[in-house]
Amino acid sequence: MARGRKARNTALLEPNRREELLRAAARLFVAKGFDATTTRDIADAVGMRSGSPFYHFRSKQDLLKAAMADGLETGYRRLLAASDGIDDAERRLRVLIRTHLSNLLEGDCQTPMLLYESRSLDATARAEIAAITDRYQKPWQATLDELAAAGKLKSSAPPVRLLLFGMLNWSVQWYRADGSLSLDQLSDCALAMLLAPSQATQA
Amino acid sequence: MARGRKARNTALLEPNRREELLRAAARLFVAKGFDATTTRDIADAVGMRSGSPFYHFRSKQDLLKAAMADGLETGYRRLLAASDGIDDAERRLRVLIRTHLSNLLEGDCQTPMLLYESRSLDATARAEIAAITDRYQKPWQATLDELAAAGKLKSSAPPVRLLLFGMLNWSVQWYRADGSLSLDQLSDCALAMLLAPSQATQA
DNA sequence: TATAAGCAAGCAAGCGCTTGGTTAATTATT
DNA sequence: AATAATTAACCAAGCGCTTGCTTGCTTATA
Repeated sequence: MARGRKARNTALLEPNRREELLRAAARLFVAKGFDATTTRDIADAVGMRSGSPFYHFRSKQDLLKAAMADGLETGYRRLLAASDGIDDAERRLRVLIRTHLSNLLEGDCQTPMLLYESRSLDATARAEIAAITDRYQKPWQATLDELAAAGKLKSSAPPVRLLLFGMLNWSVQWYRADGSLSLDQLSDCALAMLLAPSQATQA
Repeated sequence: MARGRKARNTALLEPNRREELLRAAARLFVAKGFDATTTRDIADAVGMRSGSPFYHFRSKQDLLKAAMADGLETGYRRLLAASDGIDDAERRLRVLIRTHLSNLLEGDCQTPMLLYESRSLDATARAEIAAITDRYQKPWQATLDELAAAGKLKSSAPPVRLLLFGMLNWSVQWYRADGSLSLDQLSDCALAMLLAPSQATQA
């Protein structure tokens, strides 16, 4: 007896089912965690049967890796596009922060938080992802170095960058878009914590 | 045929198997995540058979809740013990930071990071844990308020505290005890990011 | 006719948890 | 003091379910 299916699948007219899978998987992995998300959840989210995602991806772990790489890639491009051509290091840092917060908290996949699921990857996949995140951090370190050279920052040693990322990334744990704090305000607040000395120093 | 067991279990002479279970569970939950940790893993870690932990705890989730509550409790006591009686707010903040980092990175359970597994709790358990973490944050907010009142901090609005916690908590992701950075140095670095203005202001 | 995309069905392994019994220590009773 | 009853702490076995993934087939497009 036919299970009541709707109309007919538009199938190939909706061409990029693979990317739909990626986005749905990313969303679910962030929301419930990798282990708590079943491949059936993912299939359901895009209207497939439980085994079908394995036509597009070799394994569940492969799906995680692809979702990470994909999300980080677009986040990286947004970061470059937003910060490119800004000469003033202080203004550029603000844009980096604002764009990173947007990567984290806007859109519907919170890609950077997928990194928290890295432990579910095997060693080689983890190394691939690590390479991408390293690249993501390069513009940050360069800007911090510039600010330190200009005396607007006491130090640009690695821990400073790592603490900065911590500040921003942790916001996923508490920030709510429907609260009273805007992302612009949060960006300013974070920037002030880093650069507050500049005002006093230059006075 | 008897599986080769060793000697005889000292049983009741080793009295606190429940706490052994708690500590082992906490360690495993932090290392592999709640979902990726099986109750068999936990039983193995303390030399029990797979069903025996359920004599001490009603469910796996119950184990998580107890491990969280237990770990946060001792962390909170350490925090109070270390900071109590320090009148100077700046010095007290440094002690809070240093002790929190120790809670996070020293010892073998990294309790505060268990909070990341809160999503595996049901609503009522999560509320219980939230109450404990709220209490944990009280001394911080009070100290930040003091510093703001003394002009050593631009603002002590809630986001400042949350960003500070982000800075510190995220260190679990990258700090390695065998690296070149000591926890004292890290504490100073974090404190400097918060209070750097004070030096310039007072100059 | 060939291929891309998916479904229907299900397998083997692993999961949280239960059940019924066993043993050593403790307490109560004679 | 000796014996019986009770309890705390586990083990051995396994149940029912879910999991990631596979296989063989169907359908729509090229």
